[in-house]
Amino acid sequence: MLEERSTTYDFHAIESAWQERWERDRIYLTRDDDQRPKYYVLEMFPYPSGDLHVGHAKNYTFGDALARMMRMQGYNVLHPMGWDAFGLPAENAAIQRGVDPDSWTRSNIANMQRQIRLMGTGYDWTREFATCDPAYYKWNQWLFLRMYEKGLVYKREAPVNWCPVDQTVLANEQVEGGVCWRCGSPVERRNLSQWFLKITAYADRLLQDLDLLEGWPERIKVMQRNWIGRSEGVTFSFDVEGVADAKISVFTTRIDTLFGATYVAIAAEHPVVERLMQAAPKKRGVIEAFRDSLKSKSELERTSLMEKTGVFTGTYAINPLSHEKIPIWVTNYVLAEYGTGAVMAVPAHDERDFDFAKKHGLPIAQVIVPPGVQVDGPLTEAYVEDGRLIASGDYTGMSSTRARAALAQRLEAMGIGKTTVNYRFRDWLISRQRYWGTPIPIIYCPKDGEVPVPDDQLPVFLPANVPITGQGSPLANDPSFINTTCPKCGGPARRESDTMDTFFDSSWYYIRYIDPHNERAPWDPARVRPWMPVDQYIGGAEHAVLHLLYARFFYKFFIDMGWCTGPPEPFTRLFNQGTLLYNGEKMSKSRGNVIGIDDTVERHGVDAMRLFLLAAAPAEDALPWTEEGISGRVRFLARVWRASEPFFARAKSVPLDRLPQVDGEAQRAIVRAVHVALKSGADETNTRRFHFNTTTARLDELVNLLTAATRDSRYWDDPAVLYAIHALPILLAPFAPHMADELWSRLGYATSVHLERWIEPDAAALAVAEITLVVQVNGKVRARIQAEPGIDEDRAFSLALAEKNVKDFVGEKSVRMRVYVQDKLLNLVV
RNA sequence: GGGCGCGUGGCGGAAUUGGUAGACGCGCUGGAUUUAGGUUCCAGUGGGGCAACCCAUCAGAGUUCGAGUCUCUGCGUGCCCACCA
Repeated sequence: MLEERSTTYDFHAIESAWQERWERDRIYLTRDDDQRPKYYVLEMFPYPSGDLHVGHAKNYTFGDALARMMRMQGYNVLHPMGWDAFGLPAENAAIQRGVDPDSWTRSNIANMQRQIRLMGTGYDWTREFATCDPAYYKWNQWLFLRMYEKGLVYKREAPVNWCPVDQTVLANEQVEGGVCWRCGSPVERRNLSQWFLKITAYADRLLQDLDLLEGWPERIKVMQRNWIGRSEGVTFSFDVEGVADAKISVFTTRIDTLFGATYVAIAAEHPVVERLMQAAPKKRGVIEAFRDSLKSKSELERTSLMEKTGVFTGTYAINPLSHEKIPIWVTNYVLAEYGTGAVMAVPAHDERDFDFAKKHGLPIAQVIVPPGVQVDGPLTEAYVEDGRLIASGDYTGMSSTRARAALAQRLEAMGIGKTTVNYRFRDWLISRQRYWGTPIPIIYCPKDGEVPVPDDQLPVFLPANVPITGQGSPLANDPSFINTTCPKCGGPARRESDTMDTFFDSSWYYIRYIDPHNERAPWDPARVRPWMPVDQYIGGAEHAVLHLLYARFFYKFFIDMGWCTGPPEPFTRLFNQGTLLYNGEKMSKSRGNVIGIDDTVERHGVDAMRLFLLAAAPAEDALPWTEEGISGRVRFLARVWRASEPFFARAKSVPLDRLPQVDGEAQRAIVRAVHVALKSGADETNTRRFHFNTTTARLDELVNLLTAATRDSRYWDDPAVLYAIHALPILLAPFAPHMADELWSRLGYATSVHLERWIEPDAAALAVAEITLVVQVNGKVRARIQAEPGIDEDRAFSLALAEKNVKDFVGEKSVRMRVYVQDKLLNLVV
């Protein structure tokens, strides 16, 4: 008997009504005094750049579904949101369009906040903050000063990365392939006096503690390891022939190749070059010309596609063990910033040295041979593996491993070398010659020098109404900001005009959410203790060596200060979102292929958008956006509505904490489908796999069953159907929260479905009356037999042999072996 | 060049511990309902064959009673680092 349906699912009305009601009833507020176990889930906070597109929606939807799922699993969930609000785009808008960075940022925040709410996300907005709030950046300054006191902040003149377009220096982590990470222009190298954070002091802990991070993608850990780039070796020095006061210190991981060193290569910027030119003045001209030719090239040109070139200095180093005289060359391929800026060049056993030696006619002396191999003529390429030493004086015959230990000891005993550890990464340069950031709280006094701003004078406010022209640092050009008095002597002094890298702001924001309104400290350790670390952090892989490394560094500092306690890592698990693709490319504003959230919600509704983003693929995978795909989810929601509708007017209480009394296989199948879906959601959550695409597939199966059943009004009082219809809003709650609450309320429940618990999957409901036993002959499926669960092997065997197809394939042959997997499979080997 | 992943229908994907390959959705085909359909519902949809069956998870080999899953080789593809001594 088919019934006319009277209403349709009006998602516009329903979605906005529920969002208002959740807001009014404050159902997503998180309290500290909650007895349930805590769960802190956090998405990397966004930069307020303007409009959100559905690519952003993918991230927030996933985090929201995960948070809702954990809440329904009985956790006290902390799920906050805020704004990484300092940064260049605001300032560029000021330069280009004359708008005030603060108002530009605030209006973007307002719009993005509206859009994030529009997605039906369940954040605790009472904890919201923006890093450009003085109430927040005051604590940036305070943390900076504590680091300053501990010697973790220092100012130093060094060759640094300068972006000529953004008119500021950059950290090494912000130079990607020789170009600026923001604007893509080639980065230049300049010698400037800048503020650094001593992240290298934490190198070993940052490296070692990666092993604790079992819940992090291996790929991210590998990237961090490579970035930190620890290598063990020996640092020793060469004497320079005839120049008693010039020693050239080199670092090598292959001291076993020492007897094969045929020249010394040094960076053009190396300070010893000046001394060498004095010793061999005839060479000054060519060396200076060479150095200048490098200076005029950008970092990009210097590091990529560049041939190895160099000039002989006219001076010689003395090999400390063989006492051989080897030429010293200035080259373009030795980096001034790594190691000592000079290397012992061993062409036979290093590819770069081999290339260089070939090109410049330098000798190639083989001193390592593969184990069990005799020297058989000159090398055609560098042999870089370990082996056995030859032509190495007392060390000939040793293995590389033994020789490394022996030579290190020898050089140490001679007082010219020692075992050292080198890191590839550098201290973190945090000065920025820009306006829209946290002012660095330092004052320069002609009498007292560098003076930190006292705590009681914090924050150093970022002044408003400063002209921003793109020419020079805006703060440096603002006399009312720059001119101040010395906190020590009271005399006239100048403020530091640089602001902090915004990655400083994002290195501790996850703690501030726990105690967001604290005016006396960045946070109260007692309040933070129960919440940290973040249980699940969610964000893109692009921050692998930026934010994620910096935040780990800060957290270790906090632990050392006693401000945080417990495990040494801030993010227990890390989930990398996959990108959203459109027309085969990553959806992004810069590519101009974005689909807006407002438009999508207007046309299809929030729940349909959310379901599509969750159902189409696992969250870590890249996902192509399709209009057809979202239409499919609109149809799904319409089916849910149609199946549930007959029950709205007939609301009756259905206990969900126990299974309904049902008979008949069709009824049991419906109850089973409910519990299969419940189990899928619970499993994905409990294993922290969060592949909700499989859970939504189970919901499709359930709704397909219900669609068929509820078309016939005779089933409207069926206990299995009633049970399923009442369980459905709970199943939908994490994924389609508006539909879920609307159904729940129409079924007669007064409180929000989002305050309900996920129903525990029930083994009895999941049990099947009959199993399908697969019968294989020699590993190929030949029959499927229906049998009672728990069937024993002998009985399965006799049933199998009764199957015609099995008989045909066994034939005259005898069964040599049987493999039986309980309730699943029987394999007969003949 | 080095490191780390990944290759399953027309498409997104499922198969969590080696045990029915292709769940679920999209698309497509046919049918029903409708004045109409860009609605809804039903059925079909990896390839071959009339059929019994055979073939099929990038290609090839191996381990195993049994391989999408484990091992090796090759190919393709993606990401990260790219002179780090």
